[in-house]
Amino acid sequence: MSSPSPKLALFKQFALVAKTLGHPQRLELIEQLGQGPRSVDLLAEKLGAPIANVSQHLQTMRRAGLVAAERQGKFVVYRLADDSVLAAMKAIRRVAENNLAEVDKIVRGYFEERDSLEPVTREELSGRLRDGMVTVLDVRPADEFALGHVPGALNVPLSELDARLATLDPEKDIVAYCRGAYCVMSFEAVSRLRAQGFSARRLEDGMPEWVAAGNAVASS
Amino acid sequence: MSSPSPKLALFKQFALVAKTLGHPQRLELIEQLGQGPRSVDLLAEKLGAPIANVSQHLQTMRRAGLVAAERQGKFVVYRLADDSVLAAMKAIRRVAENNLAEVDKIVRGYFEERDSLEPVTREELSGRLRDGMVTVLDVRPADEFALGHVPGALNVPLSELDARLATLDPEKDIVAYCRGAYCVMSFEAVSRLRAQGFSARRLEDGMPEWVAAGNAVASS
DNA sequence: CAATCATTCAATTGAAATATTGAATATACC
DNA sequence: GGTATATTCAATATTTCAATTGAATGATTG
Repeated sequence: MSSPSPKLALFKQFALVAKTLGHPQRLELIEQLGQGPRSVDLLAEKLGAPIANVSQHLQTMRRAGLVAAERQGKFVVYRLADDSVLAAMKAIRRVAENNLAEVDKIVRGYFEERDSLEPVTREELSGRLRDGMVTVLDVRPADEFALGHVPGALNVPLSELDARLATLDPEKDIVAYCRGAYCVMSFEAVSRLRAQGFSARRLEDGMPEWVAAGNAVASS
Repeated sequence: MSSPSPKLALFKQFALVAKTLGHPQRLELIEQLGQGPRSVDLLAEKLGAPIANVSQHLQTMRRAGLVAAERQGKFVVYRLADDSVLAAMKAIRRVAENNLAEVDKIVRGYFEERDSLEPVTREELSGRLRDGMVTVLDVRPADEFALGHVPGALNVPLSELDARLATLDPEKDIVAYCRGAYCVMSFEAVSRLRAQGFSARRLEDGMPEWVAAGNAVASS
């Protein structure tokens, strides 16, 4: 009757999920979708990859239960299937952080001083937001900012940072964030701000986790 | 200078971890190692796979930071790198449970009545253990039982269940457990016990989670 | 120091995943 | 209805992964 052990059948399904997560570009797609639903088009542009390629990755991910798709007019909008997907990506990241020397090397290699990596917790930020003694920088591109951001945050894309340094209050602490835990832009922003004498730190994780933790989101 | 974006480099590492988890046999190895360190030999026997094959999987897993190896005499003993590995496997399982219809189908198809799947929580079990009004069955093979089990548990491998039915107190509730959440043996045991009129339920998860939650372990 | 046992290595084969390209489909807009 | 746009499909070439087999290595035992 070709009935293999149910355990094997289940493990094959779990393996399908894991295998599908096992591709850098697909992880990048998850990072993007962690911020909200996006069209194939936009995702391809963000990744700098051919549309057909991205489309196929998205379909692979749909078959593995990672994302869902919905047609909206002439666009097909993809979104993460549910919160468990981000949780799984986070769990995998932790394994890599804990056990792969290579990860440590990359992180240390890119950012000279280790302490600039110590992030501000979400709790700390919501507290200090109320005091008003902190400047929050959203260093993502303007289009992503427009689709949702931390209330009160200034949108200063990395490319404009230098030009807008003068408008920042040097008396206030700065907290920068972008897409997720390893979105490089916030590291880069903090590094540059510190070089200019500002007291700057990163927010732990990024936008999707801020939302997931039940914090307010503004959009414009 | 061939210095790709650090984000890409990191994502490649994360993808390596996920990809390595993406193989049913390797997930099975993790399930086994979740119970404690094991030799290549023993693992191969448990999986019913060729030793060379298992050895290669283990080496792949070591390169991905999932397991660590240590030589003990003429054996090489592998163990999980740390708790994050089990956490990652659990997170992946959750994605599959939430979003893959196939998983639901398998679980439902194998066990006719859905309620037999409602597990006893670890907290509930530790409470009832103190009252002494519950019989705990460890349905794993004797060798795995010997390496660590819930205190007070009876070792009744599935193959011996029928023969030992008469020795079980029909007045007590029975809680069965085995290796992990989808170790089929505890489902099967509960199903058979219920057919015989016993009040039987499964323990949520299995041995590794019991240990991870800080509960006592007995060995013999 | 030879014999034995556990593990790993190396080479081969077959299977699967990926990127790429151009064509096909579906929807909206005029 | 025709055209533009967004997405998917199909076919192919390339690369990577997995299982198998037998030989090689490393450690223990007598």
